[in-house]
Amino acid sequence: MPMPAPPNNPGTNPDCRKVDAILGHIGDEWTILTITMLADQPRRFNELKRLIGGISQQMVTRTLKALEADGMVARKVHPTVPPQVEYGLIDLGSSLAAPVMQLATWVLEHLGEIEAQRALHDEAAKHVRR
Amino acid sequence: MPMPAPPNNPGTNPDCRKVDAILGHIGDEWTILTITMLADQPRRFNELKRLIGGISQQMVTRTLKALEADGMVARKVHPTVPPQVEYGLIDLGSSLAAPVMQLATWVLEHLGEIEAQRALHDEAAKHVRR
DNA sequence: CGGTATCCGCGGGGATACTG
DNA sequence: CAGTATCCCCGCGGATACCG
Repeated sequence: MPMPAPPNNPGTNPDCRKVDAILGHIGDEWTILTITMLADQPRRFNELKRLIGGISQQMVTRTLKALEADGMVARKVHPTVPPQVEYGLIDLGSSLAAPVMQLATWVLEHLGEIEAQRALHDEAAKHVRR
Repeated sequence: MPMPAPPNNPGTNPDCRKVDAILGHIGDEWTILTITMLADQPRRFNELKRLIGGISQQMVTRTLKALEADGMVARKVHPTVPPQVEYGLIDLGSSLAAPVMQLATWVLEHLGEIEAQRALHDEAAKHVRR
Protein backbone atom coordinates (compact mmCIF):
# COMPACT_ATOMS: atom_id res chain seq x y z
CA MET A 1 0.00 0.00 0.00
CA PRO A 2 1.53 3.31 -1.11
CA MET A 3 1.49 6.48 0.90
CA PRO A 4 -1.09 9.15 0.00
CA ALA A 5 1.43 11.12 -2.07
CA PRO A 6 -1.05 13.34 -3.88
CA PRO A 7 0.43 15.55 -6.61
CA ASN A 8 -1.34 18.72 -5.55
CA ASN A 9 -0.70 18.60 -1.85
CA PRO A 10 -1.47 22.07 -0.51
CA GLY A 11 -0.52 22.62 3.09
CA THR A 12 0.80 20.19 5.64
CA ASN A 13 -0.51 16.67 5.41
CA PRO A 14 -1.97 15.93 8.85
CA ASP A 15 -1.44 12.19 8.54
CA CYS A 16 2.16 12.79 7.66
CA ARG A 17 2.59 14.87 10.80
CA LYS A 18 1.10 12.17 13.00
CA VAL A 19 3.16 9.44 11.41
CA ASP A 20 6.17 11.66 11.93
CA ALA A 21 5.48 11.95 15.65
CA ILE A 22 5.16 8.19 16.06
CA LEU A 23 8.24 7.54 13.96
CA GLY A 24 10.15 9.86 16.25
CA HIS A 25 9.52 7.34 18.99
CA ILE A 26 9.76 3.92 17.40
CA GLY A 27 12.43 5.01 14.96
CA ASP A 28 14.64 5.78 17.95
CA GLU A 29 17.78 3.66 17.92
CA TRP A 30 17.26 2.23 21.40
CA THR A 31 13.64 1.41 20.74
CA ILE A 32 14.43 -0.46 17.55
CA LEU A 33 17.22 -2.43 19.17
CA THR A 34 15.05 -3.23 22.17
CA ILE A 35 12.22 -4.55 20.02
CA THR A 36 14.76 -6.53 18.05
CA MET A 37 16.04 -8.17 21.22
CA LEU A 38 12.52 -8.98 22.39
CA ALA A 39 11.36 -10.27 19.03
CA ASP A 40 12.13 -13.93 19.65
CA GLN A 41 11.64 -14.17 23.41
CA PRO A 42 11.02 -12.18 26.60
CA ARG A 43 14.09 -10.81 28.33
CA ARG A 44 15.01 -9.57 31.76
CA PHE A 45 16.08 -6.01 32.51
CA ASN A 46 19.83 -6.41 32.82
CA GLU A 47 19.81 -9.07 30.15
CA LEU A 48 18.50 -6.47 27.72
CA LYS A 49 21.07 -3.95 28.87
CA ARG A 50 23.86 -6.45 28.35
CA LEU A 51 22.61 -7.61 24.95
CA ILE A 52 22.24 -4.13 23.55
CA GLY A 53 25.53 -2.92 24.99
CA GLY A 54 26.50 0.73 25.15
CA ILE A 55 23.12 1.75 26.50
CA SER A 56 22.81 3.39 29.89
CA GLN A 57 20.59 1.91 32.55
CA GLN A 58 18.37 4.97 32.43
CA MET A 59 17.75 4.57 28.73
CA VAL A 60 16.72 0.96 29.22
CA THR A 61 14.16 2.14 31.75
CA ARG A 62 12.90 5.02 29.62
CA THR A 63 12.64 2.94 26.47
CA LEU A 64 10.74 0.16 28.19
CA LYS A 65 8.44 2.64 29.92
CA ALA A 66 7.60 4.24 26.58
CA LEU A 67 6.95 0.87 24.98
CA GLU A 68 4.70 -0.03 27.89
CA ALA A 69 2.75 3.22 27.49
CA ASP A 70 2.22 2.35 23.84
CA GLY A 71 0.88 -1.07 24.75
CA MET A 72 3.74 -2.80 23.00
CA VAL A 73 5.54 -4.41 25.90
CA ALA A 74 4.26 -6.15 29.01
CA ARG A 75 6.14 -5.99 32.28
CA LYS A 76 5.95 -9.19 34.34
CA VAL A 77 7.32 -9.30 37.87
CA HIS A 78 8.33 -12.61 39.43
CA PRO A 79 8.10 -12.23 43.24
CA THR A 80 11.37 -14.00 43.88
CA VAL A 81 14.50 -13.04 45.77
CA PRO A 82 16.28 -11.36 44.18
CA PRO A 83 13.41 -9.93 42.13
CA GLN A 84 13.12 -10.83 38.47
CA VAL A 85 11.33 -8.73 35.88
CA GLU A 86 10.60 -9.95 32.41
CA TYR A 87 9.65 -7.81 29.45
CA GLY A 88 7.86 -9.29 26.47
CA LEU A 89 6.16 -8.05 23.34
CA ILE A 90 2.36 -8.03 23.29
CA ASP A 91 -0.25 -7.34 20.59
CA LEU A 92 0.86 -4.02 19.10
CA GLY A 93 4.50 -4.72 19.87
CA SER A 94 4.57 -8.19 18.36
CA SER A 95 3.02 -6.95 15.15
CA LEU A 96 5.54 -4.11 15.03
CA ALA A 97 8.36 -6.58 15.46
CA ALA A 98 8.01 -7.80 11.87
CA PRO A 99 8.79 -4.53 10.05
CA VAL A 100 11.38 -3.59 12.66
CA MET A 101 13.21 -6.87 12.21
CA GLN A 102 13.17 -6.36 8.46
CA LEU A 103 14.83 -3.00 8.94
CA ALA A 104 17.42 -4.36 11.36
CA THR A 105 18.11 -7.27 9.04
CA TRP A 106 18.54 -4.93 6.11
CA VAL A 107 21.11 -2.91 8.05
CA LEU A 108 23.03 -6.04 9.02
CA GLU A 109 23.10 -7.29 5.44
CA HIS A 110 24.25 -3.96 4.04
CA LEU A 111 26.74 -2.88 6.71
CA GLY A 112 29.65 -3.45 4.39
CA GLU A 113 28.13 -1.61 1.46
CA ILE A 114 27.26 1.40 3.59
CA GLU A 115 30.78 1.69 4.95
CA ALA A 116 32.16 1.28 1.45
CA GLN A 117 29.92 4.04 0.12
CA ARG A 118 30.96 6.36 2.91
CA ALA A 119 34.60 5.71 2.22
CA LEU A 120 34.01 6.51 -1.44
CA HIS A 121 32.26 9.72 -0.55
CA ASP A 122 34.98 10.76 1.88
CA GLU A 123 37.58 10.09 -0.77
CA ALA A 124 35.75 12.26 -3.28
CA ALA A 125 35.49 15.04 -0.69
CA LYS A 126 39.25 14.98 -0.15
CA HIS A 127 39.96 15.58 -3.81
CA VAL A 128 37.70 18.61 -3.78
CA ARG A 129 39.55 20.12 -0.84
CA ARG A 130 42.94 20.07 -2.58
CA MET B 1 42.49 14.86 27.79
CA PRO B 2 40.09 12.27 29.15
CA MET B 3 40.51 9.49 26.67
CA PRO B 4 37.18 7.83 26.02
CA ALA B 5 38.49 4.54 27.36
CA PRO B 6 35.30 2.74 26.46
CA PRO B 7 34.25 -0.14 28.65
CA ASN B 8 35.12 -2.66 25.96
CA ASN B 9 32.79 -5.15 27.53
CA PRO B 10 33.35 -8.75 26.55
CA GLY B 11 29.61 -9.30 26.42
CA THR B 12 29.09 -6.43 24.00
CA ASN B 13 28.20 -7.61 20.53
CA PRO B 14 30.27 -5.59 18.03
CA ASP B 15 27.76 -6.12 15.23
CA CYS B 16 25.04 -4.85 17.46
CA ARG B 17 27.04 -1.68 18.10
CA LYS B 18 27.53 -1.05 14.39
CA VAL B 19 23.91 -1.71 13.59
CA ASP B 20 23.04 0.67 16.37
CA ALA B 21 25.12 3.45 14.84
CA ILE B 22 23.50 3.01 11.44
CA LEU B 23 20.03 2.81 12.95
CA GLY B 24 20.73 6.09 14.69
CA HIS B 25 20.91 7.64 11.25
CA ILE B 26 18.28 5.92 9.15
CA GLY B 27 15.92 5.52 12.08
CA ASP B 28 15.82 9.30 12.32
CA GLU B 29 12.32 10.64 11.75
CA TRP B 30 13.29 13.03 8.95
CA THR B 31 15.32 10.38 7.18
CA ILE B 32 12.50 7.87 7.22
CA LEU B 33 9.98 10.40 5.98
CA THR B 34 12.36 11.58 3.26
CA ILE B 35 12.95 8.06 1.99
CA THR B 36 9.21 7.50 2.09
CA MET B 37 8.61 10.55 -0.08
CA LEU B 38 11.27 9.46 -2.56
CA ALA B 39 10.12 5.87 -2.69
CA ASP B 40 7.85 6.22 -5.69
CA GLN B 41 9.56 9.01 -7.61
CA PRO B 42 12.35 11.62 -7.49
CA ARG B 43 11.47 14.93 -5.88
CA ARG B 44 12.78 18.47 -5.93
CA PHE B 45 14.15 20.22 -2.87
CA ASN B 46 11.27 22.47 -1.93
CA GLU B 47 8.81 19.84 -3.03
CA LEU B 48 10.24 17.53 -0.39
CA LYS B 49 10.11 20.28 2.21
CA ARG B 50 6.47 20.95 1.39
CA LEU B 51 5.47 17.29 1.35
CA ILE B 52 7.05 16.49 4.67
CA GLY B 53 5.77 19.64 6.33
CA GLY B 54 7.03 20.87 9.67
CA ILE B 55 10.66 20.33 8.71
CA SER B 56 13.10 23.24 8.55
CA GLN B 57 15.04 23.95 5.39
CA GLN B 58 18.27 23.15 7.14
CA MET B 59 17.06 19.71 8.12
CA VAL B 60 16.09 18.96 4.53
CA THR B 61 19.63 19.85 3.49
CA ARG B 62 21.28 17.87 6.27
CA THR B 63 19.13 14.80 5.73
CA LEU B 64 19.75 14.76 1.99
CA LYS B 65 23.49 15.31 2.49
CA ALA B 66 23.64 12.38 4.86
CA LEU B 67 21.72 10.17 2.46
CA GLU B 68 24.08 11.21 -0.33
CA ALA B 69 27.11 10.36 1.80
CA ASP B 70 25.64 6.91 2.37
CA GLY B 71 25.16 6.41 -1.35
CA MET B 72 21.41 6.20 -0.97
CA VAL B 73 20.34 9.32 -2.81
CA ALA B 74 21.58 10.91 -6.03
CA ARG B 75 21.53 14.68 -6.51
CA LYS B 76 20.79 15.75 -10.06
CA VAL B 77 21.08 19.40 -11.08
CA HIS B 78 19.20 20.69 -14.11
CA PRO B 79 21.07 23.77 -15.42
CA THR B 80 17.90 25.79 -15.94
CA VAL B 81 16.82 29.21 -14.75
CA PRO B 82 15.75 29.12 -12.05
CA PRO B 83 17.86 26.11 -11.06
CA GLN B 84 16.15 22.79 -10.42
CA VAL B 85 17.59 20.02 -8.29
CA GLU B 86 16.13 16.56 -8.18
CA TYR B 87 16.83 13.94 -5.54
CA GLY B 88 16.22 10.29 -6.24
CA LEU B 89 16.92 6.98 -4.56
CA ILE B 90 19.75 4.87 -5.97
CA ASP B 91 21.03 1.33 -5.31
CA LEU B 92 21.40 1.25 -1.51
CA GLY B 93 18.60 3.74 -1.03
CA SER B 94 16.11 2.00 -3.24
CA SER B 95 16.69 -1.32 -1.52
CA LEU B 96 16.27 0.39 1.85
CA ALA B 97 12.98 1.88 0.70
CA ALA B 98 11.22 -1.47 0.99
CA PRO B 99 11.69 -2.05 4.75
CA VAL B 100 11.24 1.66 5.46
CA MET B 101 7.94 1.76 3.62
CA GLN B 102 6.80 -1.30 5.56
CA LEU B 103 7.53 0.51 8.79
CA ALA B 104 5.77 3.70 7.68
CA THR B 105 2.82 1.68 6.46
CA TRP B 106 2.60 -0.17 9.75
CA VAL B 107 2.50 3.13 11.63
CA LEU B 108 -0.25 4.46 9.36
CA GLU B 109 -2.33 1.34 9.83
CA HIS B 110 -1.94 1.32 13.60
CA LEU B 111 -2.23 5.02 14.36
CA GLY B 112 -5.61 4.55 15.95
CA GLU B 113 -4.59 1.59 18.08
CA ILE B 114 -1.52 3.37 19.37
CA GLU B 115 -3.49 6.41 20.45
CA ALA B 116 -6.08 4.17 22.06
CA GLN B 117 -3.39 2.29 24.00
CA ARG B 118 -1.87 5.53 25.21
CA ALA B 119 -5.25 6.77 26.38
CA LEU B 120 -5.74 3.52 28.27
CA HIS B 121 -2.35 3.82 29.89
CA ASP B 122 -2.94 7.44 30.88
CA GLU B 123 -6.29 6.48 32.38
CA ALA B 124 -4.69 3.73 34.45
CA ALA B 125 -2.04 6.16 35.66
CA LYS B 126 -4.70 8.58 36.86
CA HIS B 127 -6.35 5.95 39.04
CA VAL B 128 -3.04 5.19 40.69
CA ARG B 129 -2.52 8.83 41.59
CA ARG B 130 -5.82 9.14 43.44
C1' DC C 1 15.09 28.18 -6.34
C1' DG C 2 18.36 25.86 -3.56
C1' DG C 3 21.19 26.21 -0.71
C1' DT C 4 25.11 27.95 3.28
C1' DA C 5 26.38 30.36 7.66
C1' DT C 6 25.45 31.65 12.31
C1' DC C 7 23.24 31.92 16.62
C1' DC C 8 21.03 29.63 20.34
C1' DG C 9 17.55 27.13 23.37
C1' DC C 10 16.11 22.90 24.97
C1' DG C 11 15.98 18.25 25.82
C1' DG C 12 18.18 13.68 24.88
C1' DG C 13 20.93 10.94 27.18
C1' DG C 14 25.37 9.58 29.87
C1' DA C 15 27.41 9.28 34.70
C1' DT C 16 26.78 8.77 39.29
C1' DA C 17 24.62 7.91 43.65
C1' DC C 18 20.95 6.10 46.20
C1' DT C 19 16.59 2.85 47.20
C1' DG C 20 13.48 -1.31 47.69
C1' DC D 1 18.41 -7.22 40.54
C1' DA D 2 15.70 -3.50 39.04
C1' DG D 3 14.97 0.48 39.24
C1' DT D 4 14.61 6.17 40.72
C1' DA D 5 16.73 10.75 41.30
C1' DT D 6 19.94 14.32 40.13
C1' DC D 7 23.33 16.72 37.69
C1' DC D 8 25.03 18.42 33.52
C1' DC D 9 26.97 18.55 28.90
C1' DC D 10 26.56 18.52 24.05
C1' DG D 11 24.41 18.39 19.75
C1' DC D 12 19.82 18.28 17.40
C1' DG D 13 17.30 21.16 15.16
C1' DG D 14 14.48 25.70 14.64
C1' DA D 15 14.92 30.68 13.23
C1' DT D 16 17.06 34.03 10.72
C1' DA D 17 19.95 36.18 7.37
C1' DC D 18 22.61 36.03 3.37
C1' DC D 19 24.58 33.97 -1.35
C1' DG D 20 24.79 32.01 -6.45
